[in-house]
Amino acid sequence: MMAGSMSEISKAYEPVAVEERWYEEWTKTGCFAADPSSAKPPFSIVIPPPNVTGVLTLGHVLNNTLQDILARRARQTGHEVLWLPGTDHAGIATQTVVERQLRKEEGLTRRDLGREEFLKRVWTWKEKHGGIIIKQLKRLGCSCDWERERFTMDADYSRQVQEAFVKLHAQGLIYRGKRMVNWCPASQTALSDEEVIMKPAKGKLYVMRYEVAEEPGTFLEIATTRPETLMGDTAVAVHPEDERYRHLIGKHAVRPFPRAEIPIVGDTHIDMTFGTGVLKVTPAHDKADFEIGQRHGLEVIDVMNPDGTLNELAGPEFAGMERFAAREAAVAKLEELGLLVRVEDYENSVGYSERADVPIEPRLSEQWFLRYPQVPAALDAVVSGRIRFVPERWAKIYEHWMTNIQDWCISRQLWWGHRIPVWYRLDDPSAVHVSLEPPADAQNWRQDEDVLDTWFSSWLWPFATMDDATRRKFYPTNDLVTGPDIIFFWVARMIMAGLEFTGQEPFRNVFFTSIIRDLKGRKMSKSLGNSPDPLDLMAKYGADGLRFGLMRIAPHGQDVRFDENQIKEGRNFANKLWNAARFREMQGAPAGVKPLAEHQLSPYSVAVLVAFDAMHAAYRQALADFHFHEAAAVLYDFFWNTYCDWYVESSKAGLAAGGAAADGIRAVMDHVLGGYLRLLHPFMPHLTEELWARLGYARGAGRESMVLFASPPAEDSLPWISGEEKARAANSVSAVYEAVRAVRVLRAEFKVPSNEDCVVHLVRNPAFADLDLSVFRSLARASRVEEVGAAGLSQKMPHALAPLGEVYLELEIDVEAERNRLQGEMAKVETEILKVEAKLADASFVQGAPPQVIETFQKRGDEWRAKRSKLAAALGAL
RNA sequence: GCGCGAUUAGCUCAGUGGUAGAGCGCUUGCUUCACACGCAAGAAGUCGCAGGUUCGAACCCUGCAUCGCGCACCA
Repeated sequence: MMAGSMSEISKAYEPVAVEERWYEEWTKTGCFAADPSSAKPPFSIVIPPPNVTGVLTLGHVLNNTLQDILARRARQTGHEVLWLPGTDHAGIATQTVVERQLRKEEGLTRRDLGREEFLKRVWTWKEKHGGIIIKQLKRLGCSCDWERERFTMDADYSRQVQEAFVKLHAQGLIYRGKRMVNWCPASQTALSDEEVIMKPAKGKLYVMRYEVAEEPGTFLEIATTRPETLMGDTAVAVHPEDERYRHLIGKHAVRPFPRAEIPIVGDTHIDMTFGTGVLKVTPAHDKADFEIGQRHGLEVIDVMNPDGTLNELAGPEFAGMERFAAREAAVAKLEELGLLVRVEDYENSVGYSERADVPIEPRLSEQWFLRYPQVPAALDAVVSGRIRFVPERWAKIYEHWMTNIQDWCISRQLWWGHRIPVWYRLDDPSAVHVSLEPPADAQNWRQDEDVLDTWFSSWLWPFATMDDATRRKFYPTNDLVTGPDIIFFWVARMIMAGLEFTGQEPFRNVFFTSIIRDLKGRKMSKSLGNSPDPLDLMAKYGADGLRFGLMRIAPHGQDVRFDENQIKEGRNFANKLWNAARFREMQGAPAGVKPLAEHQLSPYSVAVLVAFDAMHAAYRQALADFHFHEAAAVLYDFFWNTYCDWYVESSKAGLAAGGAAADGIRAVMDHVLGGYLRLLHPFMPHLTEELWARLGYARGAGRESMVLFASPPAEDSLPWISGEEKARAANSVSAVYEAVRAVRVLRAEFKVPSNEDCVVHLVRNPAFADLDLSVFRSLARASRVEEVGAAGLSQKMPHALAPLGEVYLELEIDVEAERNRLQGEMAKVETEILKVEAKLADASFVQGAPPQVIETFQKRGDEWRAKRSKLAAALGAL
């Protein structure tokens, strides 16, 4: 389908309408649907499910563009592709959003509503606002099979989550216990270790003193960062071999408030060199202290409420006080009692809740824990390379984590999530029923109030999203694309779950994306306001422009510095392609069905096809290595530079002349454009589909006519032409292009404006005696080219040397200016000659370097000397 | 504290031992019949620092500095 009239096509590409139109066409015709009964080899990716509360960020754009590239490329290479989309219920995040809305609009808390009613509200919210991000992914062009969209709280999915729980419980891997956990006072739930972020904090180290009960007047100096917990102290510990204190072990110290005598114990955990070497032991509020407490059978006094305020055990004056206010109050009281020795500035790290961004509180509570299954096998899968991490270095981080793995606290004191399938008998809480179904006499039982960590559902994602037929075809999946920030949260756990529940590793390759930062290197965040809205960017530059721009700046394995200018370049590139296609359209219908081999091909045509093949090879390699930005770079370079700037420009004369030569050029352009659109399609899907149709490559109807399903071009565009002949063509072409460049430099230097023609004289190098010069003339914007023997030249014309020969502009010049210019050139040449000669005169170089290197230097020297003699001749003639 | 990565032009990044590269930005010229979201030319770099290996180092080795990430944290 060749567009009839060119004037209808706008000069600048306007992406938005085109993108919407093609996306609709693809989805309407079921292009993204995965067929489990297909005979084609499978290729599958599961999307990292975004939070159902989420909105599209640049991170999502990067991540999903990469997945889309993989999926689209796989479709073109003949695979049956499943890209499975969905969203995550995101327990804390979603519950918080709905609670906030409830408080704002109705002044109610979730407890006011009650569990059942509150959950109804969350579902309502989810139906109404959830999944905005899905629409946004569609805008980006993601080729997911949307019919298969899953949600981690779908009935079927939820059942599999509970099955996993029941199974692991039956194996004894899930257990319940009272343990020290990370408690978030804001969300009022336990968290896993991974949900705690260590942040450096500038705090104070308070040094106080406790009197030794048995030796009145003797005081122990104790350093602490958390004086507000001293009411929970149940011992003071020193190192058993510490000469300063060992005699005190077994005696007692006086805790000032609430006043009590607490034992002095010896424990090897104490670092004698830190602070005063004396530690106050608060088993209820510190993990290490808890362990010391266990070893010495100490009392555990929890002085805090779940919300982070102090309770009555802290004493009446502190009860109800917020923990940081209590810190100041405790310090004030110590001072009043004369027990505060000094306060020092102190830097350490404090754990923060990832979601709520408040300091977490170590807290003793009854929780469910998982002893991870399949740890050795999951470790081996990555270490052995059966699962390939890209970039590789993440494998080390994974290995380190897997070898230091701790049990996972999987229960959360939330309402939104998968409720733990455990019931306790009312009259005998030690009777426990763990099952998918409630007990028969349900009225006598009470279900566990807690829900499971969101990641306890996401770790099943690669297979729990698939029915049996789909699993048979598409599981295990091929590639996973995700951020390195969730390597432990998600990737590691999926590997273990895959091995445990399916007996297979859930994916083959894991590509870790870059983290996107702003130009100052800061992470993108809402609060900093440095996070551009991808939808705005798509409105301005098109989805394709955004995708391509981002691909070009996302280096392999490093952070991306985001710069909107780069996205603009993506749009500019789309426009370049659009206009190159317009140019081709203006040259008339395709050269017919005649194969390329039967056309008359100029050296320029051969050279551009050789370059195309080289680009294609580099592209294949780059994608095989997951070097997406490199693939984007070779695509960009070839098209803008090789094809547009040189080939198209070099072809204009031939096209204007018409005839067989013009037919050949059109055939070559059709070959290159057709191949190029196919290779670019995964990166810029909408525009390539549009041009594929416009330029008439779409043969037939429906899916099979689309570039979406078009096979990649042949690896060798010119199999009937020998390597030698190709090299000869490339050589001639570069000789001409070099000469063109020389003319352009002279023109610029002698201020011949681009719009002014001039006459070029050429003393041709006999090696290129057969070469037609019309292309040279046209690219050099010469009104004519005169070939002359060296004798006929005026040395007063500006000239330069090129492989094609010596080029002269027919131009009257100032002799002085020309002498200066030539002398400048000469100086450069002399420097180069000196460099090379010094090298060749260096005995150690001549003895040590391999012969071919020496040869190279000798050749280089000869070339410079030849240049020097020509320059000298020119100078002499002036 | 331990480990990993980075450091090349004003900016974003290529560059696996042999003449320092690209795009953007900048300067200059150009409305040339695909494209000013364009074309052409140019200026611009002690390749973080210090040693070492080598005939030769941006590249390999060692140390240091700075930035980032991960892990562990001594109260």
